Amino acid sequence: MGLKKRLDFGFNGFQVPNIPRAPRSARRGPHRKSVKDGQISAFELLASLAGKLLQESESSASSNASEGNLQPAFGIDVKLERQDEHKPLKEECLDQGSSEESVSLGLTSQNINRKGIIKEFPHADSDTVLERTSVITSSDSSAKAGRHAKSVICSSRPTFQKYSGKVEGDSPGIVESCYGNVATGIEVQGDSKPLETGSLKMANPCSSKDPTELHANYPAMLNGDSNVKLSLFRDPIPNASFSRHRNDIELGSRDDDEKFSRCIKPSNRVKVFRPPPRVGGQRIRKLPSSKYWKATPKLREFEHYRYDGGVKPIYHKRKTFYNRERSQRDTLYKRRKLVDRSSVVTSDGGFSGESVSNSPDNGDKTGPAANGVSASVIGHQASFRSEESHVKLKIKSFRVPELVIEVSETETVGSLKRTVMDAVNAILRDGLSVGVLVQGKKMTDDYRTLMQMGISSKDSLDSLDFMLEPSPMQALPSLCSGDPPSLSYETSVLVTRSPGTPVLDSTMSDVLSDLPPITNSGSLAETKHEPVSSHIDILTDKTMLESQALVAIPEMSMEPLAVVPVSQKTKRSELAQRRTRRPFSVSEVEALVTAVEELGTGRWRDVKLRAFENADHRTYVDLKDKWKTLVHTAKISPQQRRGEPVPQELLDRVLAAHSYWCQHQAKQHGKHPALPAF
DNA sequence: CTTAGGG
DNA sequence: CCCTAAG
Repeated sequence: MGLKKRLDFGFNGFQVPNIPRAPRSARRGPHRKSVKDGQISAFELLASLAGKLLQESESSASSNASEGNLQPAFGIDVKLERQDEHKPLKEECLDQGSSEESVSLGLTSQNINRKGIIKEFPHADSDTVLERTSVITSSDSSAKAGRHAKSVICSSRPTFQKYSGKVEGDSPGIVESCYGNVATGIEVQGDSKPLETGSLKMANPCSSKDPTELHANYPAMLNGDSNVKLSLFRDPIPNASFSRHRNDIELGSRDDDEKFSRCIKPSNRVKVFRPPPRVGGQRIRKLPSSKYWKATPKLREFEHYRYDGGVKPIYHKRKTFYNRERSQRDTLYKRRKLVDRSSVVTSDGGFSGESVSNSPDNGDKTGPAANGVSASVIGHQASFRSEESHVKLKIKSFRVPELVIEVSETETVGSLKRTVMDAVNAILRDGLSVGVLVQGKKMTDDYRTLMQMGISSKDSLDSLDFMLEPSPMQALPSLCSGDPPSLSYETSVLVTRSPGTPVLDSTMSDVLSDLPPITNSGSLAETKHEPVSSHIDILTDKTMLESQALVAIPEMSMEPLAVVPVSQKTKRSELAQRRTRRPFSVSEVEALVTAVEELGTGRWRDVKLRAFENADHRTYVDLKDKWKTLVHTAKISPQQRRGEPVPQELLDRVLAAHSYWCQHQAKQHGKHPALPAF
């Protein structure tokens, strides 16, 4: 009734044509596949480097971890061997001695420039600590899909061996991977000038590969050109207490959306999630030539009300809408899958590692090796300047935990490298926090000063360890109060471990999305596609004071940080990460109602296009669901309604439209769809 | 990919 | 919101 009336008044009987839709088959295109290849991975570089190093230092004393001082900051000991067919993989992992050949290699960030070109070989100076890792290749005839070669990378250190991770799958291999160099260095100094002495960087220009291997992909980590930096800063503070130190750990990517998408997208889809090109704020899209489109000339002229306030011609675009969101979600999905297949995990769910005390010669002094990648603190480097009460220490390296990788025997060396690289990236990017250990005991009191902890003397420094551990804050979304910004997943957010401390987001997207329509409609989308400056290391003093352990959440943090830790803690956030709830605003409801009045209840995609095109976080399913609830809401008494009250007027329209379209649905897609009454 | 519905 | 069967 009400609807009828509207029809009479609205646009003089302007009718929405009964738009025929192209047959699904016509809308569906074959899935193209593409292989984008040719990019060098860091590991390829490592490999080549390894070769040279092998030659150079083969004769030199067999490098031992304990002799790490002679090693580069980042290095792995690569061992290859043919595994006995029946020999359990685990054993292999533990059986370091059975290696037939080994290659030591190491890199520091200085060795390789961003383009992956080796600039200089690491010197065996006393500044570096070697991390040993072994790679064991074996064949496993019991593998389901034929023979598999297993490459196990694990630390040669005993403590490492309790952790095992694995990348497996029938067709493992990294579709797209990144290359990069990894080097870490953390230094805390008493200088009055904040000093960044080390950084862990990862440059991952992604390179896609075998299309069939997408599951071995680690979307989260595959930000092209990502940067991971670990650094500790210190502010000039008179009384030199650690609590005042500014510790920044930055793990993030600086990608723009394009790069990001390029990296995370499984390569069996050519689609590139690039923001639709725009002109004058409008995305440009080729109009399909289907009848569907041709049948809507009028509508094209028609300007529709959008919840976002934008008045724009409709039916100007189509599939691009969900791309961004989809890509994000796909990523999540893929990663879930990945995890489900036990891709790369550490057995204890942590970034297993060993905590090495700075005492160069006591390997047994390892503390809580079970909890994370640990850092080596170089004792002699840690000097204590008593007069200034400053504690100076240098973390030479963080150990890469054990990784177990399984790939097909037919896998290329390159893909193996990428697999490994991805595994490493996964660990490094997966949200880490730093733990401080004193004599093997984890220090959880972030407020106490070093002096109070009695770790200001050189002796005590010897027992000071750092370790990387899975971030307890991986459920980033929950940190974003209220309505998390739609951008947060591409934003680097620094948070502290202390509950209640401020969370700083580098974008104002949330604000934007809730701004009045006009601001929102065009600009938001635009904004979103800008390379978000993700390296925000703004931390309030308060934050600093409250925590020393900062967790850097990379762009993907909105999504579960998958792949590596499969511990209980992280698992939940990884697997279930629901989309953030975004209650519909009244304006959105109005837009929805209007659109449905026009289009009916069976064309949610069109509704989406018409009224929520710029609301990337609203999928047509969302709209459908919302309509469902609206109908329900309209039927119940106002007292039973919850949430932001929807104007009765709108609910009336909902009811009217609902009944109207229900009727017409019965009549085979009503011939003259209703019209909105603006 | 879209729809339609149940969870 | 999520998940899925269907188309």
